[in-house]
Amino acid sequence: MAEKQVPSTIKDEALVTKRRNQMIRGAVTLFIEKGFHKTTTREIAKASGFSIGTLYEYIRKKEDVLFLVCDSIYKRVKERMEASIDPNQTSVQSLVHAIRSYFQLMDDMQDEVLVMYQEVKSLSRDAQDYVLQKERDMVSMLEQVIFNSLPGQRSETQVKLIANNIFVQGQMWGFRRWILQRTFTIETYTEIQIQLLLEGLNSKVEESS
Amino acid sequence: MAEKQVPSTIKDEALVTKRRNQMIRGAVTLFIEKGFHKTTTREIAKASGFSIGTLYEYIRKKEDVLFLVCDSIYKRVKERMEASIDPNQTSVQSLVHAIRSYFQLMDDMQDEVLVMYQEVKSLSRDAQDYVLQKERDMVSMLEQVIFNSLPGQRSETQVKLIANNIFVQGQMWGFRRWILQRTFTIETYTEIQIQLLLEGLNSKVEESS
Amino acid sequence: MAEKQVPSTIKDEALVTKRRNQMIRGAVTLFIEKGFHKTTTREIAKASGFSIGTLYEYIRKKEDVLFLVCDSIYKRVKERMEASIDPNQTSVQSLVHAIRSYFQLMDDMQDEVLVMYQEVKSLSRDAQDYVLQKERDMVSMLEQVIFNSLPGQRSETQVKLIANNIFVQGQMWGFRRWILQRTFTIETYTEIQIQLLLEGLNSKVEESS
Amino acid sequence: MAEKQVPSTIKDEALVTKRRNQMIRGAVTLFIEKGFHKTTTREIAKASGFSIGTLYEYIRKKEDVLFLVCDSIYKRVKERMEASIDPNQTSVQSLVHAIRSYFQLMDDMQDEVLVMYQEVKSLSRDAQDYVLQKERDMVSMLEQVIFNSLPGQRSETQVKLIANNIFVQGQMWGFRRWILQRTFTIETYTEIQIQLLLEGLNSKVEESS
DNA sequence: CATGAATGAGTATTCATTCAT
DNA sequence: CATGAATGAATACTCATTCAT
Repeated sequence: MAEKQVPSTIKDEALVTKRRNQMIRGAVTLFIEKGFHKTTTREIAKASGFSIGTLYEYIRKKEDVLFLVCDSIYKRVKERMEASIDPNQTSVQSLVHAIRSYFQLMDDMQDEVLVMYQEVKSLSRDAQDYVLQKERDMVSMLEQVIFNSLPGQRSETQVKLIANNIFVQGQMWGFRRWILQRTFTIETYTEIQIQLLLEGLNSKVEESS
Repeated sequence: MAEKQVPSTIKDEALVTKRRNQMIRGAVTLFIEKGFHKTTTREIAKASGFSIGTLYEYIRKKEDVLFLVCDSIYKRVKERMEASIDPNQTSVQSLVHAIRSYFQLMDDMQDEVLVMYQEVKSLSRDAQDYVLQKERDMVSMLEQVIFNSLPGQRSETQVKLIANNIFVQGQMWGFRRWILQRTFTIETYTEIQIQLLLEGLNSKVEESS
Repeated sequence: MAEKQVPSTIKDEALVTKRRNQMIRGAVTLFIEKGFHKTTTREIAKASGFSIGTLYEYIRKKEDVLFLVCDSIYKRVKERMEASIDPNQTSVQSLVHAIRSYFQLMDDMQDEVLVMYQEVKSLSRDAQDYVLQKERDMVSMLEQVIFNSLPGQRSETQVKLIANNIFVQGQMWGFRRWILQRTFTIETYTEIQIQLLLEGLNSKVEESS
Repeated sequence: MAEKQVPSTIKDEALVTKRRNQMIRGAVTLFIEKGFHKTTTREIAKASGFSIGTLYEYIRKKEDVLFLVCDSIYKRVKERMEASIDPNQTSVQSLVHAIRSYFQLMDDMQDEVLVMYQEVKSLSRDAQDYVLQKERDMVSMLEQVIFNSLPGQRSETQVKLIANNIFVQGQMWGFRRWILQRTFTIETYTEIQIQLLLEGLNSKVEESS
């Protein structure tokens, strides 16, 4: 899929995959440290373990590296979400389970998610659309779980908003780490968010204590 | 405050303020359009209505413009929040009122908030700290309102998290506009968020309908 | 005219002219030595007496330098041709005079003409059209002189061809110097060409001796 | 001959010749389209039908391709000139015949001649000397014909110049096509040139009509 | 013999910043 | 105070050439 969008002059497809993985690994670290714009292509090449010339055998433009990084992040997130979500479950417990897995995932991939968050705007319009579609897909997965877990109780728009809230709260753990991770661990963060989500503020004091 | 951090060679303080306002106005538009990195100092000068030489009489480095923009945004946000929040109120209604005002504010300042969100990382460590402190202050204001509205019912950490949730949900309206503003208006978005916040998912269907 | 085609960021027009003349002088020498492609922009800047940054204040692309050079050559050639040709004369002598002046000019500007000859194809289509038009204009001047000098005796196509022959013979003196300048001086070259032109091969031996 | 100047690592001489012919065919087209400098070695390899690695088995440097192309062009021109010229003829008619054949040849090989014209300067000094010598040889052939056709009537320098004129007029048909081929066909061009050559401008009107 | 992946020197171009006027 | 010409470090990208397989 991504290979369709970022052509390479190298014919050996296995090699392309291998080299691009090297690139992505190297680039993420750099993008986290200094951001996309302040990272030079030479640095990316070096961090990837090959020369600048070789780098350009596997991409056309610097932006392609960013695209590859974003694409790879979404791929990994999606895989893990699909592995941890059972769309046939209908209990509230399955929603809670999904949230726990997703928050844990966001904790594991904090850096990557942060990078993506801050740099998508550097992608071309087309690439942005492609990436945002992936995000929509993932929000849809959450919507599905919510819908299954609360059969008939919520309107479509409510479900949409809840899915968005959960999605952003997961990301927020990473991109607002400077404020949240002073007060919470990923576990306390997760449990309190779940509690607030389920009970709301109007629930009695007894329930929430 | 900001003037302390960004020195100017010009003595006339009123003039400094005037010129900097011109700069901020011009720069925000450009940053929204093309981002900080892709905006040149010459473009900023032109959009501000003076020459590149004059621009550098009022700042030291390009980054200063970004700082000035961020600072000005926070100043405006803070002013409006302070105007709309009465810290002595203790009813849930006052929390609801605060949320409504804040979300409306976020709707009005979508572009500015988006810019700030995506570009803070381009500031120096010091400037970032300064700006993030402002953000902490604003979250604190929300915490205060929540605390006053729900006396004794919520733990400190819960209050902190709720404040963060509300704060981010406000920003989310702007930076996830591509997905949210298809489904919601700022009014429906506001009301459903408030409802979800207060009642939670476990509330009976009757209550939520 | 050329200024319309090659915009500069510098406002002071007199300065633009001055700097561009420096550029042209420096560039011609380099182009003669190594050709357009093998000359770097840094070399051009250095030969012009200013920095690479300054160079780019007066042009947009490297190709612009070539255009400026070509344009300046034609301007100078045209000026000298106009000064030495009297379009009201109707004798063969005036044609002979025009040829002599033109060949002398081609001798003086050998290097420049050679450069232009070899590098026009490096210009963009538009620039090429512009330059070739100038060349057409100059051939037309020759046509006019021929037409006036031989009233009623030659068809339009013949005149056209004669003008082209003379024009190319002038240039040939420069771009085939490696073969011609072993055998001829510009004076002998000129006189023999004129003789051949006027008398043709079929003239009797007595006439040509 | 050319093989002496461009060594190959391949032993099989027949194969070397075959591959180089493939190369020349591919390269000429590319050089015509985009010029030598803007044509990459990869493109040449592709157009030749083999890989970049293979290309470099048959040449040492990119310049060698250009040399091979030039050499092949001259070889073909020379062959055709020798086939159409009979050095034993002594009439003016044989000169006219030679000119007609040569102009026709230049019409057939317009593109190749144009390429050579514009790119010889990209060859090394040595290669240029080699190529220019070929050109001298061809001019000599013309000199010979002229000399035989006009026994005793013209001085050596005159003959030299006439040969040069004819030679350049042939090439001019190709490299000034943009101006000439609007007005002339190769046939009218040829006949008028011959007429002008033989009769000169001073011939009476009656003669030229 | 043929292949194509790897290399890195080389180059055009941009842009923040300075400073003389 | 204001201007804008000058600067040159920095950077993305290309492409001839090599060499292991």
